Amino acid sequence: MRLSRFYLPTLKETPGDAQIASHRFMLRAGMIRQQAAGIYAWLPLGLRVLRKIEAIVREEQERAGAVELLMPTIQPASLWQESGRFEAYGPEMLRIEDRHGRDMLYGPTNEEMITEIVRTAVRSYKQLPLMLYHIQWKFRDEVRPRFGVMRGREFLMKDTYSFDLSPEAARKSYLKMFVAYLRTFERMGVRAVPVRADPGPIGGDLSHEFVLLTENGESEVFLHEGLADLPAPPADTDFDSDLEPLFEERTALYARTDEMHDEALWAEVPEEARVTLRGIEVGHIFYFGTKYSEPMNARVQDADGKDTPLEMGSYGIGVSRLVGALIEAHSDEDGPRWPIPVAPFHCGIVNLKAGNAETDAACEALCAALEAQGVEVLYDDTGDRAGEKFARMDLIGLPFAVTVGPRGLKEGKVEVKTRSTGEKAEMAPDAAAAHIAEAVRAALMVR
RNA sequence: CGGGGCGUAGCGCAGCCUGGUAGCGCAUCUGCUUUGGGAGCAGAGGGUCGCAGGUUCGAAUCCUGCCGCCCCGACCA
Repeated sequence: MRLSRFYLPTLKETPGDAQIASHRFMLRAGMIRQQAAGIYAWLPLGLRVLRKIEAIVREEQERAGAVELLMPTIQPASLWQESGRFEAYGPEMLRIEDRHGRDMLYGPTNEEMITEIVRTAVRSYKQLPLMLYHIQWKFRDEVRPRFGVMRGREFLMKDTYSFDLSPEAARKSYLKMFVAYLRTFERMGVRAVPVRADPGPIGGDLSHEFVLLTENGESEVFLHEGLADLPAPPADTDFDSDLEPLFEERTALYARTDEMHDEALWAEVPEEARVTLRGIEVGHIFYFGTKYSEPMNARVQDADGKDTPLEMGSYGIGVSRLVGALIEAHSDEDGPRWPIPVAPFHCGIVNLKAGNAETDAACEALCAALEAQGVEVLYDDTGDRAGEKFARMDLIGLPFAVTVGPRGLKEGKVEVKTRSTGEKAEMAPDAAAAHIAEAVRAALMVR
């Protein structure tokens, strides 16, 4: 992609209402534009990151056996009246009236709708287990939206719903999602730690938040440091195998956010292993049994021919929130430092003298070589000044930037800058292309 | 929802207290000079001063109401 044909409205100065790093950079790098409090338009650069995150989430959901569908953003109130939540939800739910005076709402979540969808078609235990997910925009009329896309009112979310015959089977579904989540975040270049969350009215141990550990997250996290060092389960993990040992391993050590923090249990953690830091919740999974299937009459017949309400769980990932959260986890004073799997482009090319026959030719050859090897390139072919181009590259945070100028070309060299380390190296264009292509290939390999 | 603050050019801000021709920096456009980390000089364009009332000869400025946005707290994916 040529920058001259792309739409990248960057800002030199920070808009006044952006406080935290991710929000500032997203505005300055031309990723988003605010349209109202907590409501953002996604500009091309931001959208590319959003799509990358979505794709990883989708792949790992499929791997775990979930099947994608798509439910609407607008829902009829009648569904929510069945579950009793239309009255219970409060002002966070955006209520709408259509032209016929019917009560509608912009969905803050989809439990009711998915239950309605499943109850008419799923009549037998033989159709279970079932996991359905979708990635859709949601709206919660937060009293106080803040931190850009991290706490917006409109947000993109992946939510999965599991349906099983028994609590034991539902636990298996829960564990599948648990493993899928560990893998999902790891693939984005971050480690999200599962922490014990409020299980709600059902009780038990089946509710976890996945928290991305950052400098200045929204909540305080207390954990046994051994937990942060555990790598994600590998790609060849068999989701139909017994996942209990894996689950035990990941939940044995203490991990709580401030709201669930238990001083007595915390005291049992060896002092040298206690770590307290901040975190951003990027995923939440929980088992809620028959909370919706009961009132909404979603039942199947079991092997004995007995009508049984479905055992359900739901599993969310804040897709749009992750864009901001990933920046919080990976950035420096100049801008984000995108991990390769979620970077809007893998590599930038800076033509220091656009219009010059040699540099133009070298840049175009480099572009072609990289793109032929599957590297996504943003080629800065503009006539802007060098300093401006460098600053812009840093601001948009592409993992690699290749600088091509007449001076270097005389020596047959270009400069490759690795954004994550700040390291710069001079090499021949061919070598640069090979080096970057290899790094990208390695980073995108799913393990 | 409690407390605080802000709305003036695309962005960042000054002007308001003490009413009198709407300003600065960045960005944009033109020309010249520059060109390896957000250039220099000269010139130009761009504004319902959030909206509506009121006071006044005269309102960005004073008064009232409304709207929007931000920050702290409570709440939340």
